Parts: sequence; structure tokens; C-alpha cells
Amino acid sequence: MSRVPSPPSPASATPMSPRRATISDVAREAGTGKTSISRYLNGEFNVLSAELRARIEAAIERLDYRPNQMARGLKRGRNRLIGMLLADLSNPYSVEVLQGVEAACQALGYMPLICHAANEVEMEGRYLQLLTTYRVEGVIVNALGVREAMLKPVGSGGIPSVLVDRTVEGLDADMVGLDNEAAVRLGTAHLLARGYEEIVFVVQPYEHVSSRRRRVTAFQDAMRTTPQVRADTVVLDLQNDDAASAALAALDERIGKGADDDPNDPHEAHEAPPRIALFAGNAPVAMRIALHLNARYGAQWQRRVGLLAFDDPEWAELAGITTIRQPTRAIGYRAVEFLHQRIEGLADVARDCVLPGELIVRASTGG
Amino acid sequence: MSRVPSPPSPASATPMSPRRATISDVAREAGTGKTSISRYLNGEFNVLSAELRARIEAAIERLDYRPNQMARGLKRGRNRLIGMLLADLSNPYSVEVLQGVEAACQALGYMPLICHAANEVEMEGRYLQLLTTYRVEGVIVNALGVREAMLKPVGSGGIPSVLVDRTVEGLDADMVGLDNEAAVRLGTAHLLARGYEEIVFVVQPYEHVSSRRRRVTAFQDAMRTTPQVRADTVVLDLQNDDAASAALAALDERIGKGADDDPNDPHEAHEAPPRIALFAGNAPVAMRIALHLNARYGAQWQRRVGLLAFDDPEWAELAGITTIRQPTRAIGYRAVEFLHQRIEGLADVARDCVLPGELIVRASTGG
DNA sequence: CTGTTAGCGCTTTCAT
DNA sequence: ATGAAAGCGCTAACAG
Repeated sequence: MSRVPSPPSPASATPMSPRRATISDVAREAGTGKTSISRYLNGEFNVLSAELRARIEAAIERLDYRPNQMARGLKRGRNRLIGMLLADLSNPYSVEVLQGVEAACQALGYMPLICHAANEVEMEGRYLQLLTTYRVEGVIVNALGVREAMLKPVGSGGIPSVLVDRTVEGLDADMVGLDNEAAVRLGTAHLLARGYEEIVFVVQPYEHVSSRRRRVTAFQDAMRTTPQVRADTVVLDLQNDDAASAALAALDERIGKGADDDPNDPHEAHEAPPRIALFAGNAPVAMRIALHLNARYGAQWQRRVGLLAFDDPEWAELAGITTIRQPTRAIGYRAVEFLHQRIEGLADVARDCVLPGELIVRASTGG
Repeated sequence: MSRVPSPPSPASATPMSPRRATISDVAREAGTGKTSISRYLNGEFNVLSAELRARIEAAIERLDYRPNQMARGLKRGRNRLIGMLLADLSNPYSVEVLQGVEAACQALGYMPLICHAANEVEMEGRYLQLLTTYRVEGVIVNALGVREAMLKPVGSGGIPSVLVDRTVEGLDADMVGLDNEAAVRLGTAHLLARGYEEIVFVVQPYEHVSSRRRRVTAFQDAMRTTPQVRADTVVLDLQNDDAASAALAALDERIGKGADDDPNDPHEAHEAPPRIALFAGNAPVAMRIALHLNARYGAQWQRRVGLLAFDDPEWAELAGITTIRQPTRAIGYRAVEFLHQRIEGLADVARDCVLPGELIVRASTGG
């Protein structure tokens, strides 16, 4: 099943509107050769008599001429297109990174070809292929699980690429993302300071996602220094409803312990602060947890469990959830800058750019 | 100030990786002519001896050849690219519509060129221009305030286009969106049934956005039938913080009336249901309102005001807000189908496709 | 069945 | 200062 637009399949020819003016039309209209028009288009005014220049200007105006980028790209060998592969646009993180990318593209004169894998590994591969087919000059990849190393192991042939948030196994390319270790430390320190006696890190399946792996590891490392506080990691697979429910149920179990009033009686609310805190590995996880807790314990759930989450979506403020905000726009911007340098020929070793996160304290951790 | 990637500015030539194989390379490698390769690429197997076909296959494989879409497009006159102009990707509505668009593109063999205006009218114009420069075959527009009618007034020259959610003044093109009138009726009927004595419709500046205008009008119309319930419309300009604060303050005024306990004392909560309900014109408005109410009255704000909102973002479930969900993906899908027909030459009069919304009742309206 | 020959719209020597 | 001609990579007649 081909789900990504494959190379123009045997398509029937199609009627075109009154056909756009071409450079030849303009040349004729201006009574000159195509060369001069081209020169005009490329701003080589120093080699154009004011008179000719004016005629060209007029002709272009009259014909509402727009140079065809495809043709230019074909001739020049560069088309100023870069691919932006996003794992999941429904995650605000992605949208924000995208904004940074767009800003940088504008500044550097690129046009981002945005591809949304919508969490489907298969899509991802197809899009990557498609991008090379459109001869993008480079790709920014927020990978899902890219297998094929159709990407450029910095230096070797292949298409220049920079990774965002996560590495791609076996691919030695530039990478920009959050300083996960520091961010985790920021989070655990906060939780510890709040006096929780048990902290469980909740994360989506992390084997194949480097950022998640690092967060998990960093969490475990950080907690090793305070053995008196119980630390654990729970996997919450958002793509698998049954598994997710089970994980959530397990979480309930832990929460239930040490809190022995009837969870169905909202009036019997805790007065003592919660003993356990959940540390969500990203916003989607936090959302799922909050939804679940809210359904199970009612709006007062924060009296029973602490919650800290990576990412800082708009709703976190509304729900009063403490978060670790990522410098998303900066990440996107930086990624394009890196890519630009690569496109321009930079051949240094792969670089790693980690930006710091920021802790936003709210009610969910006993604010 | 040029903020959108302008046509490849006088850019310096750049080093290209080991250069990708071209059709000529493949022809040579396979010991045949380019024509046969082209035929192979286009699936005209019936005119290729099995032997030659195999040789070509091998050559392509060996050279890791990928046909250049730009070149194909140039020759063919169609490049299977369509533009998707989005007013604001940070609005979940847009992302969801986009998902529908992507799905349809995959099905129909198009590649969407996504342009994000990020709420800046200027950007919008530039992107539109850029899109024509890349010779997209059509555009799907979720407009912000397109001025230039560079779009195709169905039938006339110009680029085929279909509008999403909102019309573009003076442009007679296909349009697909929500059945706003029915949706508003759904909402007001619900609010009325809940017994609110006053309902105020809160909406972003609506002069230039058809969907908002229609919602406002429909609301006023609907409320005319029940003169005993006070109805009003308040504009909340999210782009202007001062104006927004003022509007919110005005809202507080109304809410305050008839509820005379200390808003700072959470224990003195109302027992009687709220007399007034807010009807948010879209999700961003609802978010702003919720944030404000939450800050002012605390988590218990729903005991003082009812809230109903257009759009159904994920956080609405968490916050327990009653919403009117739009068939977003269907809208996106449909838009592409319409556009496809236009591209294929359909020249009928402009069509209007309005899809029904769905009321999702939650706690915020006295659930 | 297969290859030759023109271009698509644009840029770029190379002359003039 | 200006233009003619040769392609960029590919497709599409038109011959064999």
C-alpha cells in the first residue's frame, strides 16, 4: 500500500490554465533576449542599461511574470528546498520546533518541505525517499525510527542532515536538542526538595528513542544518590491502549498505597501532602496521566499525586502542572543553521548542540 | 524586510555531494537509451522486453537512482505539488485539518507544500507568492486575510484553490468547513436547556473572518427567540494583550453580578448553579478564558460560570469543558478532493461543503 | 520493442 | 552592455 505520494504515477495529462508567462515571453514582450531577463531576475543591474532595465520591469509587470523555481533549480543544481521530517505534529513540541525552523528558513532563504510522519515509521521512510526525489538540499529529522541510512553520515555522500531531539542509530550527524541530563537533574532536585518519598518516571517505550533513553538513564542516575527515596520507571505505551491501561492501573496501585481513604469519596480528601510523584517523560504522557488521574480521583487528584512533566504545552498552565520547558524554537532555529553550514560545504565532525531546559513550578508539585 | 524565502537570492554556487545519478547515467549503465529508462520509470512495461527491463532494474539499483521530480515536473507541466496555507498551526484545529489533507494527498498522489503564516497577514501573502513560484498545481487556503486575489475566482485564470473554514472576500472559490449555523444552534440549545439566564458569546475580532462572523450572527439569531435570556457578544483580541485584558475584566463584571460572595474565599463556593454561561468562538479563546477564570476564581471557577467552546482540543477533556467538535479531518480530506477535481479541469460553479459539528457535553455546562 | 530528437524554463559561458 | 547557444534531467513525439 503506497500511502505517500509516490513519484507522479502514470498520470493523465491535464488542462493548464492560460499558462503562465515564461522568460521567453518576457524577452519577446520587452524586445530583448532571455539572457537580459535572467540578468535582471538575478539582480545583475550593473550590466543592464537603465533603459533596458525599465523595459524589462514593465514587461514583467504586464505579464505578471513569476520565474519558475523548478526550472531555476534544475539549471543551478540547488533549489533552496530543505526537508523537515516531523514525527508527530499533534505534539506541541513539534509545532514549536517548526516555528523555529520556519524563522530560520526565512532568514537564510530556504523553503521547508514539511513532512509529517504522524507516528508511522513506514511513512517516515517514504517521506525521506520522497524528499530525496525532490532533491532537497538537506533534511532536518525528528526521527521516529529511520532505518535506512539514506541520510548522510556526516562527510560521506548522501544528503546533509541534522537531527532534532533524537539521534538515529548508526548515523553520525549533527544533532540539536535538550540537555536531557541537566533537565532531569533539575526535575528530580525539585521533586526531592518537595519531599516526595517515591518518584516514578513515566515514559513511552524508549529503546528506540535516544532522548527518552537518556532521560530514563539520567533519572536513575540522579536517584541513586538518594536511596531513601524510592525510584522507579514505568513504560506507558500510548500507541497501545491495553498496555497503557495496564500501566496506568499499576500506577494507581502505587498511588493507592499509603492513601487508604475511599478514592470514590471526594470529600475525604487528603490533608497531608502526597507521598508520591510522577515524572512524565513528555507532554503526551503527561496528558494521558492527567486524564487518567482526573477520571479516577476527580479534579482533586493533585492532592494524591505529584506530577512533573517534560515539555510545557499551553494546557499545563491551565491544569497547574509543573514542567520542564524546552527551548523549542531555539532548537529549530539552530537546526537550520547547522544544516545551512553543511549545505554550504562544512565537513567537520558531527556536532552536538544541547540547550538547557527551564523548570516551571506550578501547583502539581505542591506549589 | 523579506521574511519569507524569496526566490533564490543571488546565492553563491555550492559544492554538491558526489552528484546523484541521472537518467543518462542509468541509460549508459544499462547500455540503452534514456527513452527506455523513462518508459521503465513510468511503468510502460508492456513496451519493454523482459530482458531490457531486467537490465534497467539492475542499473537503477546499482546506481541508487532516483528520478528528479523537478525535472519531470518541468517537462510534464505538472509537479503534483499543492500548497497548503495555514493561518495558525498552534491551533489544534489546523493540525487536525492538516492530517486530513495529508491523508487525501497520499491517496491522490499529491505532495502538500505546507506554509504556516503564524498569524501574520504579511507572511500569508508572501507564501502565496512563493507557492506560485514553485508552480503548485493548486492551493488550499485557511486564510488570515488574503488581499491579493492571486487566487483563482473559479473559472477565471489563476491558480485553482479551495478555501477552508473561511471565505476570502471577493473570491468565488470552493469552500469547505463547519456548518456554523447548525453548530451554534446546537450550542445555544444546550445552554438554554441548562437554564442559563445570560449567555455571552466570546469571539476574536470577526470582521475579516467569515466563520467567526457567521457564528456571531447565528448566535444572535438563535437568541432572538428567547428574549428572556440575556445574550451578548464580546470581542476578545488575543493578539492584543491590553484589549484582551480589558475584555476579560468586562466579563468578570458580568460574572460578579448576582454572585456576591468573596471570590478569594474558595470555601464559600456557590451551591446554586451559575446563572451565566460563556460561549467561546474557538479553542484559543476558550483557553484564554479558562486561564483567566482559573487565575481569578481558582480551580472552582466552573461553579461560577458555564463554558461552552467551539473546537475540541485534547485539553478540553481534561478541563471538563463542553465543546462543539468539528469534523476537522474530514474537512481537510474534502478540501483536497475538491482541489483535485479543479486541477483535473472541473469548471462548475464554486461549491460549498458544510460539515456538521458534534456537541460534546462535559462538566463546564453543569454536566 | 527501441532509440533519436526536440524541447520544458531557466542560467551560463562565450562571443560581439 | 547584450545576445546566441548549450545544456540541467526528464518526457514525448517520431522514426525505425
